[in-house]
Amino acid sequence: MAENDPLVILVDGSSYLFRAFHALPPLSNSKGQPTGAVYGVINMLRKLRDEYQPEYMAVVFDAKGKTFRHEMYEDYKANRPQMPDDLQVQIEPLHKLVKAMGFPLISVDGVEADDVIGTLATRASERHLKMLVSTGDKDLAQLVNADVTLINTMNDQILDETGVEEKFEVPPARIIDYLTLVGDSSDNIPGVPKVGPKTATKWLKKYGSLDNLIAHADEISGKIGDNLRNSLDKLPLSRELVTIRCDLDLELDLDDLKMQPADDKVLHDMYVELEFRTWLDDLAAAGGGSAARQKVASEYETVLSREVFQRWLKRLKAAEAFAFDTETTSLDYMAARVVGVSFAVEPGAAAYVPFGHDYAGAPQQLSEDQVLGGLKPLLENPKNAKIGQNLKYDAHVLMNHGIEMKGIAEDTMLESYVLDSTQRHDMNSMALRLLGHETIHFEDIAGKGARQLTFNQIELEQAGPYAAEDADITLQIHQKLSAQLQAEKTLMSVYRDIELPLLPVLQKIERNGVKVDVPMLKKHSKQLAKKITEIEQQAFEVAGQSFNLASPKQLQALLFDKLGLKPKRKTPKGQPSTAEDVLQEYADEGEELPALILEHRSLSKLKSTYTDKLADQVNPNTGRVHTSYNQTVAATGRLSSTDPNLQNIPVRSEEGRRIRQAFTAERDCCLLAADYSQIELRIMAHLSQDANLLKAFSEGMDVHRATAAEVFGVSVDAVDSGQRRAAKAINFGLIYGMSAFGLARQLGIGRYEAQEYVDLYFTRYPGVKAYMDSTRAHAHDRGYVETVFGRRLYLPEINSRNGQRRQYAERTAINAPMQGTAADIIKRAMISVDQALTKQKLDARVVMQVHDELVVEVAKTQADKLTKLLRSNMESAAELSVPLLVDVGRGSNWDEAH
DNA sequence: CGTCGGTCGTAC
DNA sequence: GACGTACGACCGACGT
Repeated sequence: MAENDPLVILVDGSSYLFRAFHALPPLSNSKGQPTGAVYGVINMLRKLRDEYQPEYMAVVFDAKGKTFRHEMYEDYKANRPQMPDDLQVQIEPLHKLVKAMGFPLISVDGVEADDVIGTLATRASERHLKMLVSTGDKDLAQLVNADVTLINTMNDQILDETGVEEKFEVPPARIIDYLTLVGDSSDNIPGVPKVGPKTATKWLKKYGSLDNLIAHADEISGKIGDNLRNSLDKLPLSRELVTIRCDLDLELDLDDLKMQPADDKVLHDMYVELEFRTWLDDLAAAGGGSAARQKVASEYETVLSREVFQRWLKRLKAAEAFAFDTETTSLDYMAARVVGVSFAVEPGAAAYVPFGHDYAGAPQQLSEDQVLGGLKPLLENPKNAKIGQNLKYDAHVLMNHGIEMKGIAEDTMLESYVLDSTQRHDMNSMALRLLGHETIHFEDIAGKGARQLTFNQIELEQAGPYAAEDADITLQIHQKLSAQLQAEKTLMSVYRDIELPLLPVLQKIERNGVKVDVPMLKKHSKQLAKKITEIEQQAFEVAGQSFNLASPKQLQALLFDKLGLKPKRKTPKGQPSTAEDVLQEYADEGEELPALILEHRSLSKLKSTYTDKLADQVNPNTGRVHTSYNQTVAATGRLSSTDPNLQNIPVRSEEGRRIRQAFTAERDCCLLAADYSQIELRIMAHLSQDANLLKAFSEGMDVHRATAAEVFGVSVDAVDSGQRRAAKAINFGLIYGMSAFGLARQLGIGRYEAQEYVDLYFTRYPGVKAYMDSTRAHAHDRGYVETVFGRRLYLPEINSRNGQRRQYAERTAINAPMQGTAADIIKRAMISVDQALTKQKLDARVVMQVHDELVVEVAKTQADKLTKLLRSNMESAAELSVPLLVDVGRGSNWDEAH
């Protein structure tokens, strides 16, 4: 292809629309409007445009209604089902977007997209213009010639003349003959019965063309020959139907295919509407949308004078509630310093008050004392209601300046989480979703990577609008979300009675931190390092080469290619798995290397993730680690913990428990660990009301033993350890939406044996079966499931056409009510424990939460009293049909307290 | 040199 | 693929 030839790209929009709709997961925006097919097609168009940067590129769609083929053949496309509504409604927005992107959109009444493309392709090749036809439809292969090439942009397959020959084993000129013989069931075009691709190419190779084949039809033997001869009268019609028209009388010339400038305004509005966030960012990065932003920004105020600040203080004091936000030097809440504050009292009326910006040439600002001193009474007064986004963070950083924030009235992050935990709850996402507003991104003003500025280094011209917008948008988001919560009583109570009161409790726990014995961890690290090197040396000897034991890729090469081990399992990407249980099997079979790798993995995991990292994260001022609990990431209602994650500290292995030994208490204090016993199974008993399960718990039995007795048909006393182990696996599997396959793998038994266990389980616990069935039905019906306290989890994929996704959603539906109710219960317990501790003025502080466990540091002299307090508050956190049982352990460290 | 997806492993 | 929810380390490919 000569470099200077203009390239023309024609896109078969209709074929892509169908394909994107059926091939891609059914995406929709937060209003439930389906958007997946639009996304797929636009994505493809962007890809094509960016890769080829053509001067001429147009998108062709089928027109509505009948075409000349229908006139020719009344059954044309007769067996095609009506277009699904979810697809139908995506056509209009797609057309609008295509135009806004600057692509000429072509749609001609009475003919299909194929025929338009055929005609344009023919005209182009007459002028020897190079043309790329982008389609997912194989029929267009008949258009291919020296100038016309096909590309399937969904799988990047390119069909030029040789490509067509390779794929169909006939040249482009014979594709029509080929299609005539094979027919097309989706268009209801009859071919020759029983003739598929194989026979069609065989015949065409032998006879050269369809006409010649027809002339020699007598020569074909057997039933298939009869089929051919019986079809002879139908073939001309079929041929005409599959033939793409190349001679339409179109009033189009090359200029009509020329790319037009994009309409950024329309693109912006459409991307907002459809919630295509990344493309919106692209648009913003390319300079669009800044005009709209400027207008709002001008109404924001950057406060530099005492007079103006005093006026704002009065407004805040008089306001029923105000939105509030801090700007700081760090995301680490213990280290961060506040450099400015912003607030809003009504939509659009917001201000930023900087006091710590210290870049070269920064204007004179009010002092920290003036600003924070002035605000302190307001911030500490519970009667002045504050609205914020993640106020736990603001409360922390204010505490760094000696301010104890009270009156946390609303938190938009929590409101959004309670309304729909599967959405995103960061401010940018919410602004887009709820207000259709693209906010200024932190990265836009601070930069990113190594050159990212801290907030105090950002010029006020940029920092002011950004910070004020944060407060303004928070206020506006709250107004929307609050209205949504008003309409859902139980969700409102999850927000008001659980999440919001929990916020200050979590802040206290984080601030308390937990004492960690750094010298002990360091010692442990050294020992681990030594062992790891030893194992490495051994492994290199056995392997006869050195390699990276931590690289799954190198491991695969070594184990499967060099040593010739047989893969037992595949990873999701189709590679042979080197996961723990797989290596364990090889080790059990006597393979030396896998055993060494296993030991290496577990030791280096302990070292890098726990002993090394934890020691680093101890705050030098407090000698303690201060985690962050995220209240809005786990879709089920659980908390999560980061920096460091204190919810996955090892406990199962002896080596791992030594890490727990480094979690200690201050002098004259000890740790109490209070955990709920079998809380999820108890919730299952409550939810299902299964008689057998209720009985096991109300009689205080060992539930796994009781299950074993039921499933294996022996008396409770006769259950052996293997049976109990199997029953435990079944009980756990149950909570997670078990399949027989998973259970088989867990227990190392056969599928059928596992299935027998499952079947037996359900006959012995019919209530559990019924509950699971009704939960699934509820989920399919309403699109969500609920906890005992009314927390909701939406399952958008519960009715997915994709079986795998649907089954995944079904398992979540089973698991979420149990996991979520357990989360509700411990959150309620945390709130009441906190109140009790405050009221009784005990020398005790909660230092950790690990899903079903609270760890409290307490003066030794008050440990007995606290034990009772914990047990009573935790056990009474919910009234279920079965008692809640809490075990409380005590020790000088976390390991001992278990 | 940073980002990001894939894989693995720890907890409940 | 194959039992739920998380976080994070490491590798290696990729883009700047």
